[in-house]
Amino acid sequence: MEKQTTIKDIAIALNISTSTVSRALRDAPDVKAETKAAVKALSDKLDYQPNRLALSLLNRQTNTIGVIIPNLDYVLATMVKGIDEVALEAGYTVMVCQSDESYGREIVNTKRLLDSLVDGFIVSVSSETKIFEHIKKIQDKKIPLVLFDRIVNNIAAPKIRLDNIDGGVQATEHLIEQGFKKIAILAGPENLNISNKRMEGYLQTLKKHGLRADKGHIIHCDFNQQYAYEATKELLASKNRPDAIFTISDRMAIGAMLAIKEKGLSMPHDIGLVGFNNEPIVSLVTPAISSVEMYAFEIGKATARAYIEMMSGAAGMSDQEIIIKPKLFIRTSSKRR
Amino acid sequence: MEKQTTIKDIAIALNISTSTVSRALRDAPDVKAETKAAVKALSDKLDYQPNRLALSLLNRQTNTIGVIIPNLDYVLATMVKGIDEVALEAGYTVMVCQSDESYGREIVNTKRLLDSLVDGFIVSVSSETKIFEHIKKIQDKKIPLVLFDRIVNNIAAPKIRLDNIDGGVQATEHLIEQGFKKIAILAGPENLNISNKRMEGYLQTLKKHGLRADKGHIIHCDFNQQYAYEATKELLASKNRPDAIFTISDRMAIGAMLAIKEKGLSMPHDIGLVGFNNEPIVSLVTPAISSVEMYAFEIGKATARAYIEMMSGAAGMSDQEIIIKPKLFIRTSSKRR
DNA sequence: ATAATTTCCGATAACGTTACCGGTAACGCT
DNA sequence: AGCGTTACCGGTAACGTTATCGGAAATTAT
Repeated sequence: MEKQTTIKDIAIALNISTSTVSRALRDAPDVKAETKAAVKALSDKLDYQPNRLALSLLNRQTNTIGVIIPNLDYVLATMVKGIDEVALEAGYTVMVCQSDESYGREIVNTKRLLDSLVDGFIVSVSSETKIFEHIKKIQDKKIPLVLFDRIVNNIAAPKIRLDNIDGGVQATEHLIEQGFKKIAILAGPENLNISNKRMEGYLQTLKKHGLRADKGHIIHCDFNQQYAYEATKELLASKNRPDAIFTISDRMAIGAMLAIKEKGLSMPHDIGLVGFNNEPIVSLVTPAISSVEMYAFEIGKATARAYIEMMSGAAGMSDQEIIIKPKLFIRTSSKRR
Repeated sequence: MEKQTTIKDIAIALNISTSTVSRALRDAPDVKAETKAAVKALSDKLDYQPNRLALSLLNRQTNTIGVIIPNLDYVLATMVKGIDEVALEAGYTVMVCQSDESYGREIVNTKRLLDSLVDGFIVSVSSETKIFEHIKKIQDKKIPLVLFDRIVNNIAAPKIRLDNIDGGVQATEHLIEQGFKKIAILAGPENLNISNKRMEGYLQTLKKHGLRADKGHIIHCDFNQQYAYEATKELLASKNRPDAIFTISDRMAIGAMLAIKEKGLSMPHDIGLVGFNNEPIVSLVTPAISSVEMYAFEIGKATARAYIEMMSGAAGMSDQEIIIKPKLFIRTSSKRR
């Protein structure tokens, strides 16, 4: 860490004041062309870079966005990519912190980013988070906040998310249309908003078609493959065995698939399967699994755009909600007709 | 962005100087216990957080690490997770920038992070990068630098990487042992170090067993599924069709698999296949694909540890090279015996 | 009682930058 | 000649913090 060239170095070398150097570099009108030229020449030669820390301290803004996400799985990594792309373009730097689906680490991350490092937040809460004081604290400090994907309902902030209900509807409509009658759902943790909404779409659609969900066909399990595998094994062993399963993530769909195969059942003949996220993997397994595309990259970009708009002081942003429509991709695992 | 509580606010409220407040907060010995208590009580009440910008400006360090990676695919996301975990523990904040495999964006990212935002770099270069001036510039400024995974050979810095040659050896030995004779390789871009090393292991092993690689069996293609798919189609259509394929990434293995299936060939009977990375997906496709595990999480953690060690001024770090041993996981795609 | 030490605290400068105010010199105008 | 105007530049303060120095008051030692 060598000492950086500063404005002062240039000033001394040229025997002028730092004020003048500063003005010259910013092309202020009240500097002689000659002086400007000299300053610019020297600053190029010395490879002068303005010190962003000093600027940030002065302006009270860092041009840095704090992004807090639960993990870096396919969907979130894609969203982050979208955020990154738009933010970089607009001159912001992004700081990504993973909470690792842990409430405690989410708080630590928030604290860390809070102490004057970022001038705004983009947050997707962890599945473990049930208390939102740390998020509210951000707003108490009047720091801009945008929520995306895993949003929190009773917080007034711009929210960018998938139409999760519609995703549930599309998946369930499709399964019913294909002739499945006893459709189970593998949902996530009970407090996870996105999971509940997808389930809401599922329940709505069943009701619409005069079907009723068996209590034992609604399963909450942890958001991963292993739990889904075990839950499916139980489902398949139960008295009232479902003839289709809708999982609210593709990882869970994979888990379900493994359990189904192990049991020697065939898809879609014995049992139908629809996942969520449309990760590349689902079209590569056998049978290929139908899945709901959630346009993660688009959500990421929209999120960053909302953030930028908010920063530029656009009014009426606080309760704006941008909702992306999902789209079901139908594959072998659920296609009977 | 409300005005933060500062040390000055506390000083005025308590009618003491900022110096004393500063000392009290840091538990300096030369402050009356009484005063300390008062300061701490008030600082808690006002939710005082020291301004890291001011501190950084003063100490010339930000406790922030700039991480530059080519993308956020499974392997790199896992590595970043490892870096994150160790760095956070040690009190560092991590700034991740994706170059998106673009030389231009890598330079932009470097510049951005350089202007006093980070006090060190952890870099994995993009596959497009052939000129390393921007990396050397980091070192010219005497800023600590650690390279990982996709390292650059002629730069003196701590390097953490897989033993890529050994990975190539393990894969090739295995294929030969299983009776495959005409083993092709799908490598990455020609200037990509990790690709070349894996290929070197492949070539070494062929030679050791008295086999020769057909010129047409060494294919450089872009680091993704689609190219691998097309390259494999050509391979399979060629006069001297290989009886096994070793790909230097799992994405490429998947591409190869699709082409093989499309051609109606069976694995491992007609053709063997071994991938690299051991991503979860390879055990889920049919047939499950053998793959070389590279312990990405471990590499990430080791990288962060090397960084921390370097920052603490440990001598002789500049040319240290930490090499992680890979391990082949054998699955259906290559197991004939 | 005086000197010496300790205890506690405040003032100042510094990190790098810019906004603001003010000042000098040169020029043009009457 | 005297005035105002313009062009150009420097000084200072400020952002929030801490290190350093020095000094007053209180305590201890002689």
